[in-house]
Amino acid sequence: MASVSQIFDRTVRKFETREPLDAADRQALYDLPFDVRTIDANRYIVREGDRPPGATLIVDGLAFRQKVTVEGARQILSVHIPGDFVDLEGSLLRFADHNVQALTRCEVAIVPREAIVALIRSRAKVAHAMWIDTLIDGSIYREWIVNVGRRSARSAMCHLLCEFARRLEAAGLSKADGYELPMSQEQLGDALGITPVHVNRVLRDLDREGLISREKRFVRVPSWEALRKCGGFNENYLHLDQVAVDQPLAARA
Amino acid sequence: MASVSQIFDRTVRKFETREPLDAADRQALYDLPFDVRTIDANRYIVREGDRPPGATLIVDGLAFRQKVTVEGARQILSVHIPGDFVDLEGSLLRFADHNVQALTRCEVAIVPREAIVALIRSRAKVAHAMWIDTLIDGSIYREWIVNVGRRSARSAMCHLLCEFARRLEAAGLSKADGYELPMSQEQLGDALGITPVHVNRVLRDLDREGLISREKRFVRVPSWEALRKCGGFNENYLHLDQVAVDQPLAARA
DNA sequence: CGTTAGGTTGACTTGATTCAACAACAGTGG
DNA sequence: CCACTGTTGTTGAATCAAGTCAACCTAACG
Repeated sequence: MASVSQIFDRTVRKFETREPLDAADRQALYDLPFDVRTIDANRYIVREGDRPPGATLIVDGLAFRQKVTVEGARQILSVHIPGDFVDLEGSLLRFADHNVQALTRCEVAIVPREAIVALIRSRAKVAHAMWIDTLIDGSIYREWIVNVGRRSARSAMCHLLCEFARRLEAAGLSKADGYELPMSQEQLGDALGITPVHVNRVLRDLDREGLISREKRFVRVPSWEALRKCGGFNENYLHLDQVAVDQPLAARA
Repeated sequence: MASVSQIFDRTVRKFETREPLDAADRQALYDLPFDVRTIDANRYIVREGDRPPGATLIVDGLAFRQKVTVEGARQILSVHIPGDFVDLEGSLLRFADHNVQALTRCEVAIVPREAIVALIRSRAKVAHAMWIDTLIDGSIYREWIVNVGRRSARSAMCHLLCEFARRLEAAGLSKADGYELPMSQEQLGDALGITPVHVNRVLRDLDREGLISREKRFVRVPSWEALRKCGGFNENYLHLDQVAVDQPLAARA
């Protein structure tokens, strides 16, 4: 359970890597009104078609975006970690075009739409940092299109495992030799556009060949290099080192 | 060949549907310095890893984003029409994480990065409109993930045909009963994550069953309703009616 | 005219799905 | 404490959608 003062810590830290903020910007973020809520795993945070009353910030736990076809097949679109706003779309667009669900039990802070809109109107740097964030989200979506469109199930799985590892590591949530995979095989299938049965077989094969070794959902990776190669993983698209482009790099040291 | 004064017309019009601009905002857009260039079909506009010298605006013709896996398979990520900036990423992020290619012969206007950055810093409403635009791009990427991940080739093709139709129509570039499909079957395959041979068979079957009828690349659609149903197409994700959310709708009439 | 890019079709192969059974495990309640 | 229930994971056998390979056709173009 995060204390009240820590609610926006991760978000502020993330935004500062996008755009240098001044004290007033930081304060505006910390001054945002919010309502903390705990959401059980698998419960919906946002539903397609809804106009959510505010923007939801993940404080603790993981969430994912998802869309269901008319035939009933679910496709997971992205996974989000603490510090991420999961439905800015809801405050800036007319309605949500997809669903957001809690992946694990989540603690979220709901910020009223008016407060988000006011923040954006008054603090240009914060708005800019948020914009950069949506650009990076877009970049990750593009890579996922490649993953489901052009990689074999095996290769796509390795790519996904690399992405999670890298993002969890950047957020300080993983060990060096592996990590607790927070998804069921069915959810992995929905992220990769394959069936859960096939997920199982792919993981089994990767395990047999020594690319990973599993204990329950903990995935140990003997050679990141080998996994990276199998997935054709290049982390550039995550833009983990993103800093504002019109500031000299030296000024940020 | 668009005349100089028309270069930014489509962009201004599009942005105004995102956020009400005032005269100074419009003027700032029209005052942007630019360099017009003609680019042959298939030539690269932006290359992955590059830091482009400016943002590229499509004035005439079509372009597409694309990424190539280590195995050499190409995945098309999006298609862009006149009025779209195709590489804002290049001005706001550190480097391009994907390629942009001309789909048809294109006329583009290249706006120096410094001018784009200055525009964003000085005209908050323009920046906001651009941000909304990247949110909508994100929404389209999400739908494409669903398309390649969870729809059959047949259904994905119908969906893509509906999307093009709707976007071309919204931009005033198509007839009611069909349109000139601007892509080769190989490119369609790269957009759907399937082989060109399979594209051919899917199109043949759709034609035989009367869902479409083809003359060269012109696609006639006897029943949009039927095509829509086959693709599970719901245009919400295009956010074609997007207007600023903190403005009363009546104020825009 | 030859050359090239795009489109078309058939025969065969394969990666992934489907269906079905069962094992492991957590939570629940008697 | 154990039976009951639901969820997740595992495996085999049969099937299918899409890929591969290869031939050939057509139109555009220098």
